[in-house]
Amino acid sequence: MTSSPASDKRQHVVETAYTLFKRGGFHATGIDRIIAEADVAKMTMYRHFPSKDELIVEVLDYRAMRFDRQLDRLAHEGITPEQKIGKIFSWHERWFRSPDFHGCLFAHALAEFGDPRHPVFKAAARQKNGLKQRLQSIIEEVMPRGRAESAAAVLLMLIEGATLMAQMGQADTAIRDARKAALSFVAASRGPQ
Amino acid sequence: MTSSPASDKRQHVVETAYTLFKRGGFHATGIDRIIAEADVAKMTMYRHFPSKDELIVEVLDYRAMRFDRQLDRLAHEGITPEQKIGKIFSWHERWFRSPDFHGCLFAHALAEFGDPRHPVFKAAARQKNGLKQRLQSIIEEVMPRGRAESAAAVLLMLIEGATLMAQMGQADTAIRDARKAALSFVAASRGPQ
DNA sequence: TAGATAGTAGACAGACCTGTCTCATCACCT
DNA sequence: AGGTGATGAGACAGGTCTGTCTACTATCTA
Repeated sequence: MTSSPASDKRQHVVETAYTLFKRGGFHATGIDRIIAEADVAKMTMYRHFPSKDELIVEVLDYRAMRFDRQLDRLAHEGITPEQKIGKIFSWHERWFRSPDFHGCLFAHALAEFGDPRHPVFKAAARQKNGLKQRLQSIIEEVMPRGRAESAAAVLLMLIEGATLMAQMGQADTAIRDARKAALSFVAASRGPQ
Repeated sequence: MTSSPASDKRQHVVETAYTLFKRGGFHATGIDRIIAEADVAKMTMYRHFPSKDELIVEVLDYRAMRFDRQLDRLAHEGITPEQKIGKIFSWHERWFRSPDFHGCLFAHALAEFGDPRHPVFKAAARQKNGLKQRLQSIIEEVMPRGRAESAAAVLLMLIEGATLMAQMGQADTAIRDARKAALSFVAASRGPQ
């Protein structure tokens, strides 16, 4: 059973598609372009993915999984919630500065597939909700659940907003201001009342 | 010179295109669909707009202008900056609840036209930067310019983030949390240090 | 050795895309 | 009445899209 080389091609298509979708958007990136860039026959792609939409879902799930693993490792580090939040913002800072940063693929997916019943929309929403849940878990260590839920929403909004501003070329100020606001908001939610 | 009916057709195309782009995205919405829905001949559209891209820019500029007018009126109201911010969040709250809310068209434009040199990208970025500028003007009444710039960025990020969460069906909690965070952040930036 | 599995190359269908062109029509103004 | 300009209806070109099909090859396995 040559399961390894088989998965290799499949994975290679996913990763190539990721790069192209990120750069050019979902609708504007055609199948032909993907298979050409991945150097793979069309039938190879269609054997692994029944349709373009399902390839997109796969790409999103793959990226979500990678990010989730990072959050997993973070969760088990023996540092304070504030430090964890700080680390997440540092990740984003580095991401924003990377050579071909083009904004958040999940946000773009929500933009291009506006129907909430569409599988692509669902996959993107899944990631965002997952991140929110992670943030909530982190700050639940220092505040009650009710307040943590609201605070997590605020953190997520700051992150999403910063990502958008970064896409408009204001990465540095955006991440700095967002981090400051996030930490001061957590501090405020932590202490009183 | 029948300038009025001529502009009518043109404006009607812009507004129809707006509705369709909002609902279905830019690439996924074809010219044929737009002219069918607007009940207008194809040549009528192409006489007014040299290309689809320029129609998109026109749609964005039109919506940006409408929003800007609203902000203009707000600027001249004799209320506190905090009340102005509160009003802007109330507008968003109502918007999020409107029957066919599909997220921010400008953010979607940034997602679909990722090239910063593309006219559509520029038009969308223009609107976001304009809004940020407006927010900054509002809070400059109660804090020095330097701090106001950062605070305006934070407010914008919260608004953008809330819009994204609203698109995922969490409109109510998103706008509530964002407003609370925004006002508490302004309060913190206003007073000390 | 025979078969299963995965991949390659490319033609192909059918739909849709943007943008152009032609010709008829209609309203308005002089 | 005649001229002018905006519009309507639709054919058309040339390209691109997704997804299917066939025929061929390589590799691993029973």
